[in-house]
Amino acid sequence: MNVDGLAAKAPRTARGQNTLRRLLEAAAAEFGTRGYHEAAITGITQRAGVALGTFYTYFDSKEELFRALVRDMSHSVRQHVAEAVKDAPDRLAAERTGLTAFIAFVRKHPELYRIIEEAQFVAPDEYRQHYLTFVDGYRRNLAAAAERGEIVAGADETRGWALIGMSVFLGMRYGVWDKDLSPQEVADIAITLVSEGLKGR
Amino acid sequence: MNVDGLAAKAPRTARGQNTLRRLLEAAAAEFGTRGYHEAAITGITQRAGVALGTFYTYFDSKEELFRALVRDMSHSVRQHVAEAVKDAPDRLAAERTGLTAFIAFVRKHPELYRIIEEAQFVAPDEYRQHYLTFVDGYRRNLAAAAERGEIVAGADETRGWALIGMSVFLGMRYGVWDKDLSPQEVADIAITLVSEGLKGR
DNA sequence: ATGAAACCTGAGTCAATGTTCAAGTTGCGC
DNA sequence: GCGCAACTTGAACATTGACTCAGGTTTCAT
Repeated sequence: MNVDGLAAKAPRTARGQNTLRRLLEAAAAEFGTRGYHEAAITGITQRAGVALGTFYTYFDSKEELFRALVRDMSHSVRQHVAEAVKDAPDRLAAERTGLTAFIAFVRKHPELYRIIEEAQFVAPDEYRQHYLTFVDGYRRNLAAAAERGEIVAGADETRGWALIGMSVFLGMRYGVWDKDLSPQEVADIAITLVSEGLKGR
Repeated sequence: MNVDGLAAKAPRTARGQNTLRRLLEAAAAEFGTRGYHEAAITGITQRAGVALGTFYTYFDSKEELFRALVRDMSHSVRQHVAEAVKDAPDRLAAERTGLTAFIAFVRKHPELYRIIEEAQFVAPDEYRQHYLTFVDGYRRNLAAAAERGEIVAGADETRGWALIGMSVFLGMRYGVWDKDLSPQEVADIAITLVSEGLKGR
């Protein structure tokens, strides 16, 4: 975990860097398994193996730490999906690969999912920002693809929201709840749905 | 609000029925505006105009009331959408009408949205049940429509999850966050997307 | 009318936990 | 090695809010 910019008060020694990283990892685990309100600062510091007071050396409050984590994870998912998609030959292939990578990522990092979704209630502005950033990428990708004639033109922002909602729910159902289909299979079904349409061709 | 079966301890007099109904309406408002954890029992009883202790005449705990509310609202949305859709000539028309009705309903009952989504963390089993019930309807509707040749055959459960996710996010974006497009416009874009497909026809 | 059941009241109890702080320890530039 | 800044510690503080309960009031079947 890259620690830069995540704490309000940056550590200035190697010891401090190490402690901060352990706190962040402990926090991800604590928030991820217990949820924001059930999570206790003592739980985080115990997981990190430090005393309670040490927490406040790096963070002003429980909420501030949570916000930092949301931003960090938002960045992680986007980066991971972007990486997976970078060699895709066209938009539809990119969508398929991206959704596969997203579901696989959720399976590997279940805490991420819970933290970002709970931000809806704990830090609504961070939650909103997360999806606004995501949708902006979609909007530009769809517009560029339409320009190239790979897909039909349309209301890109709204189509972006539709595609994101689809991905989020498929991630929840097939990434977190149950794994009765592989990420690849889920992505195939979903992308066939939005590329060919319910009417078929 | 129909009050039957919502309280653990059903009232036996007209006065009790009235008090219970006021508590439920107050709770919807309190949970809807403040969220589960910020919501206070005293806030609910104050809104309802009764003493704190009265709450416990009808509910065993804060969580039990919340669960009852989730079940009630889950039922409300499904009933409302089903009603709107009942005269649709075919599946695609039904999807369009249903999504329009859903977004309009969200606009009219913003508290509903917040309560059901927060159930994800407060009462995960109720949340899961809500969407499992929803998806089951989709699955059967899609299968029947494929049977009639209105749409191509496919993996109906997974397509159902995709369509639900789409609807939920569009409801959040265009029903709760901002209203820069009408429910009808949003539904047109989304249903065109999933019926004609990104490739167009 | 009457009495028992239903209902209402709200001060008090109790547990949980986020945050502070004063004192101690460690690391590092010089 | 000195001394200061960085870091650590955990007991104590303060708030909050769910839930209890003993006693009072209202309703209603008879």
